[in-house]
Amino acid sequence: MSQKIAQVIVDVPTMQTDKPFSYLIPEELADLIQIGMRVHVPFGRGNRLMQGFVVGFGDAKSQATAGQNLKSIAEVLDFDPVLNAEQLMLADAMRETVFSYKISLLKAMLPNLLNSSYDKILTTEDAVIAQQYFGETQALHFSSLDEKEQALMMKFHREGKISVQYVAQSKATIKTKKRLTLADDIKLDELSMTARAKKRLALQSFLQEQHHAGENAWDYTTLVKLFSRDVVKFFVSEGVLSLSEIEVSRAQAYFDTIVSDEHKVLNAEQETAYQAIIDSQEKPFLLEGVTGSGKTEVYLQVIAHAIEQGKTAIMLVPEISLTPLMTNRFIARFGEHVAIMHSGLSDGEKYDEWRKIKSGKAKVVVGARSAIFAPLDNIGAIIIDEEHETSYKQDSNPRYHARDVAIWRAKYHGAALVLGSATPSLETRARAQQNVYQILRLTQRASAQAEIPEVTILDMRKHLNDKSASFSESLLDKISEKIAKREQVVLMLNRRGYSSFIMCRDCGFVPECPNCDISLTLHMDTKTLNCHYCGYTTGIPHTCPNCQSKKIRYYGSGTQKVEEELSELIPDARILRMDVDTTKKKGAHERILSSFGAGEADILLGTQMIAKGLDFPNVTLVGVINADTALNLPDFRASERTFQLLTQVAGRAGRADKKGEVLIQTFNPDHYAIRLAQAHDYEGFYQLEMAFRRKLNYPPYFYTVQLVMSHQDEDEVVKKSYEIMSLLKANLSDQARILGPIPKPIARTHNLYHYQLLIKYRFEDNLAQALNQVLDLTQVSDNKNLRIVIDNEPQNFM
DNA sequence: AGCACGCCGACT
DNA sequence: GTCGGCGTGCTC
Repeated sequence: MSQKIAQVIVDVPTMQTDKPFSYLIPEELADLIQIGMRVHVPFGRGNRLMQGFVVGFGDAKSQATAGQNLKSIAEVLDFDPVLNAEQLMLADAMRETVFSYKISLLKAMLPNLLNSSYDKILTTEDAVIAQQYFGETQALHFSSLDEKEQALMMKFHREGKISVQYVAQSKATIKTKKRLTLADDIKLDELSMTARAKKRLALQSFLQEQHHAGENAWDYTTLVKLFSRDVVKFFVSEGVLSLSEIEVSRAQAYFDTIVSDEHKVLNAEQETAYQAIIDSQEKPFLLEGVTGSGKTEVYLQVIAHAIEQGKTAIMLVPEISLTPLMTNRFIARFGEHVAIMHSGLSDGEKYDEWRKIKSGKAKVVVGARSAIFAPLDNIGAIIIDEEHETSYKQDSNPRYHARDVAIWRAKYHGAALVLGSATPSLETRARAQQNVYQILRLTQRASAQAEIPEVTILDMRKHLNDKSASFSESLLDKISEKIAKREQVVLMLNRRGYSSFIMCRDCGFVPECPNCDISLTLHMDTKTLNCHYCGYTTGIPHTCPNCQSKKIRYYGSGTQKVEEELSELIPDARILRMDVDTTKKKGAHERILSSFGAGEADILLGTQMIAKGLDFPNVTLVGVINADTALNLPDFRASERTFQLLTQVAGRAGRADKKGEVLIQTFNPDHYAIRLAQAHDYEGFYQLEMAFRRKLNYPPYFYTVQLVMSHQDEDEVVKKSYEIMSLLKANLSDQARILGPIPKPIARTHNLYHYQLLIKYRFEDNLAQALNQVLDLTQVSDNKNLRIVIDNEPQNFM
């Protein structure tokens, strides 16, 4: 008789184990086991228990397993599959483009709590050891021991003095609360108590009163607090009340305070966009709308339409935009059909939101990147707001881009996909040009009075201020003027590119790489300027190559320093600082914003995070302290990022009836990214930047793949990097360009040296195969300590 | 990853 | 001679 076997992907992320393993299904589990469930299986020589996912079935007669001694599944962890057929197919599809192990992809789709934790339980027959190390207890948990004890126990184990039992435990728990229901109201009235039992009598009359008012169930903890545990227990033991546990969701508090909200009337442009989106799901839409043009209202109505059709929807927003202000709009419109996936939630809360989605209770999922995996059925709409944000690409394994997953899922479900932005990524905008996406435009601000703010560029070379390195006189005067009028100011400090480049203070010249048109990065350790793309290296000049001035400065400045400077220059200004340091604590972000909104400060000083979606009617001045820093990063997207950021922050000024002003301080007043942001000219920027990308063979004209090699020994990693480059060259066509190998901007971390290669290509049939060969290299014993990361379409080069 | 097997140096 | 160091290879 042939027994059924299961194909299991085990929780060991390595190349050699990246395939299904076959396990016998014990008789008693045969009926309940399904594809997509989690199991515990014995793995390896030690038969240690390991979590795995069932991805298929087969039978023991098949060729692959014939004559093998198969092990059996130890335990099934789920009553229902945690992964559905769509997710398993999606994982297969993602493996083609995301160079990651299948187990990592599957785990990325589930809340953390569904990953088992592993431990070993030690027991002993040896009386001496028992007395000395075990004390009162029968068994020890290996993980609770310190390193020395662990080593000692392993020694005892080798000597056969203690036995080891492997355990794997699912961490998922369902939060419950105790509830009391009235079991017998006649008994309640007849309950006999002496007059001395005051508390019992009090509870009796309380219950009678409530019962007459129509109440039949009470929260256990509340009653215990009101009376006492013993009194409540007495009623339970008498059979008057019965105790039960009901499930509660950990993340429901936010529904209490929200006032519900109705559709707003769409203007003509919004209406056209909305109709186009609900009419056809043939291709994705790019919704290009200026700040304040009412993209969100279009999203809300598209989602409402999907729900009316009995479908569901996913709304992705960047992590930093996922504020209560933002999510409340969705809750106000869709009530408790909304699930919020937020990094601020605890693992338990995330698990509860996931279960709410899985059970079908949630129809709309609002969340950051990973919410794209939400296990919704029958999706009618997927929306990605601020589509250009790089945070949609995960920068650790598995390195997937939420936009790509969205495209796949929208196709699978026949759902409408909307990519929205005021400043679309060049990749997306170019696809719209190619008619892969359909472009929809919103050109007017939704509220008629809100005018587009006037943007002034301050040339810092002419506005050098003796009193301050960060502020020009013009900006300081403007700030004082606004404060005097009791209006508010937002100041943005661009912290990207901290201290990593040099610039001439007289002419604004920044040295660039002769091969790559990218600014050189300052390396203080080697006293050189390096190009992070092609590896070009030169010394630090003592005089400016452009104007021969000696005023060469190293650049970089922190918010804290700027805040100190500002409070010295304008002593009576009340300043709120918002950056990574002041927003570390949970809720700090909201606290700062609501305090500023309440007028408790005159100036909000912050980093990039203040550029996103704030809407304060009293803000009439936005100042950008250093527009340049991001421009000088060794990244071909530097101009694009700068343009996007400036456009976004400029949108923060003058959101209501007061006209807004924007002041941008820069040493590169003629740079096109700054000029075109000033003119609010996205299309102009797109055309110009595309020309550069074409000339230099960068995306969207070329695709990119980055390889990062890491090793403890620098000579070794250089040697291996060149070997890998030759391997790639041999396998790819002449059209592919390979840049590098060069050291990463941060060349050594965790005691490892990192080198990178960048492949630019248009059509390479052999690319995947060549990259797999590179991965195979890590399996050769000679390369034991070499780590290789393959990043398809990298977004960041730091 | 993590465990067993196995082949070499420093101790009884 | 043997204990235990960690390099090598495998896990249904």
